[in-house]
Amino acid sequence: MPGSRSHLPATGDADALLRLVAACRAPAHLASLRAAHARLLLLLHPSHPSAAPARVKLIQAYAACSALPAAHAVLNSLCSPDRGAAATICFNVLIRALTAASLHRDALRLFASMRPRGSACFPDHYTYPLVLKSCAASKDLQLGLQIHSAVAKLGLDANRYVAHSAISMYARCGCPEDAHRVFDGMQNRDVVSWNAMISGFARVGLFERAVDVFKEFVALPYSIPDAGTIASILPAMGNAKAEDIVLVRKAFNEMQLKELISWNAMLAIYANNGYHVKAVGLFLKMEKDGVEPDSMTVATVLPPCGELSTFSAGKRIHEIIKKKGMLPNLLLENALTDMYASCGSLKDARNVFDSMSARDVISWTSIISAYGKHGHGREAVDLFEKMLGLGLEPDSIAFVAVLAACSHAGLLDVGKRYFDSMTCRYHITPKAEHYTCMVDLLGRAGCIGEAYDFIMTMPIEPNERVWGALLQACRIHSNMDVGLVAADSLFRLVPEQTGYYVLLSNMYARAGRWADVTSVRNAMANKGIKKLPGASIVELGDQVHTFHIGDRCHPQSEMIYQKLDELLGRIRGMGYNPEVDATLHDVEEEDKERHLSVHSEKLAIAFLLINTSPGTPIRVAMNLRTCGDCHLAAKLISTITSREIILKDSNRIHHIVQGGCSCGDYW
DNA sequence: ATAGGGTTAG
Repeated sequence: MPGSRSHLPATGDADALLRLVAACRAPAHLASLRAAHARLLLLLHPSHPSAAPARVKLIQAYAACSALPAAHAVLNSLCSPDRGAAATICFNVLIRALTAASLHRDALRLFASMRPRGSACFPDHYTYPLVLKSCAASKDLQLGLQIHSAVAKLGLDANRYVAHSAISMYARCGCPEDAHRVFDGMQNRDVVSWNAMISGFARVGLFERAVDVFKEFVALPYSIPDAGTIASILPAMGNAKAEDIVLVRKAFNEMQLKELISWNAMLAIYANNGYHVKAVGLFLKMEKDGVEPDSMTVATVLPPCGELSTFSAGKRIHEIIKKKGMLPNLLLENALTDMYASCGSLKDARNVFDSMSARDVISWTSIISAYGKHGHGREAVDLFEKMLGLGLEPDSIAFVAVLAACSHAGLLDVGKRYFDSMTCRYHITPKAEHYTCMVDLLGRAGCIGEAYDFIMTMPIEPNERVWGALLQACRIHSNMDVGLVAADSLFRLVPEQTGYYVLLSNMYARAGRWADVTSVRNAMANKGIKKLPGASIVELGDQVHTFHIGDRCHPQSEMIYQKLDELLGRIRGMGYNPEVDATLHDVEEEDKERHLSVHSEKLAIAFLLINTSPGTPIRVAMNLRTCGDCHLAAKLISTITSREIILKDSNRIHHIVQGGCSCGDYW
């Protein structure tokens, strides 16, 4: 009978249409979605059992196609107040679509509109987690409290999903203790309960408590941390204890299913704590295990590549980024610019920067600091001016970059002007980094007195880097009087920081203050654990090699020392005399020289000379400032071997070609 | 047919 066909719809057709609807996930599919929607209206009578699920699918599809008004329209077509449960689901789905699009205010508005609609449409245990999350995202504690008390009245607070979103809401609204109360009151906790609590403490800065909860969790007999656990603890691991990082790594290792986010979080923990070798190593392991990186992975691992100057790894990551079609992506392009600059390839950094379709202050800061680190202060200043010309507002870090560029290139007046404009014109309160740049700039330009006065008039307490910059300047300009003041301040301020040890003890030794020399030594012996050992790092193939002073543990040790002997012998004939002054006073003259000759930079250079073919540039990354002796030796070695040597130290990059360094020996 | 925790650049 022809007339009855429309009342007995062919469910097969409807199913096919619903599959089509579900496949519409992008704005480009909107036309077919509308067509399918129209057909469905003809096919499915509102009372048909498939009509409710169809509505849900339509709302989801319209939301996925960024057609939120259409999704709303589907919801509004639900007018009869008697289909309570089905209506609630539709509301839930649309609220979910809104939260997914970060439209939290809209989600909360829609939630508020549920009640007057009709007695049968109640928010349920699916709705509350969504709206509590929106409260958290919009930091609406008032509404969050209201909703949580409504939840309690309904007895829904026993639901884990609800409890977890309540924990998160309280923490993100600045009430971590209330979050903890909810967590404490939970009868049955699962891994997400713990994650919610860890993250709750971590994201409000209660790092120790976050770590304590993490430890308590992993110590439970049958706990199984997941990717969310690693990601939750991440913000609390900014300045983490080594043993805590080991604990996190252990949890990571024991995870049977390593989701991408856990790799990314583990990488970030290494990267944020200066474990650059481990970060790059973990990335290499990802590649080996066939884990496909995403843009977060590469954004996280590029800075460690820069730190280590692992140019090949960095270039390979750039290839991955291009191959996966991740560009254009401002974040990644900024990270790439910085990585290349940090690896000593100003050309590649500039290429990335030039190829960008949009640039923000971070992009400009990256390229300015790139030129600055290479000693090209003029270019850095020109780029800074160009940025200003484009109407971009420099921030605190942009000023650090340009001030550092001025100090690296000795642009005294320009630097002073920028410092003044930062405070007067841009109303940026200078921080310790800015003061350090200025002291460095003044001091190394020879204005020691002015640098000292500058410190004295600083509105904030000068830290060890500020005094350290002054001490450096005093060493360069042999200013004993101010140097001793700086040394005293440093020793008082950070007796445990042995990075300044050599500078300090030299200053005291030159002044004949042997008792103070002894104090420095003792302080170091007592608290010597904090000593940052000088290390030089090089990349060979996909391996990272680390060298320490006098290191003999490398398998090629024998050859390296032979090569070094040969090199030092040859450059000695060219006027190289070990600068004994840079080392400790009470070591025998001959020992001093031997000490200098086995500095990690020299070992690293010899190692690469042995293992790379002629003409290959030598890249070495060092975690301290390189000493004058190594700098001179590197220049001469570059001449006799005809190799480019790119030596990055903790402060800047030395690009050495045929005996000349880009720093112009001003460093 | 729907819900919780969680990552990236100077």
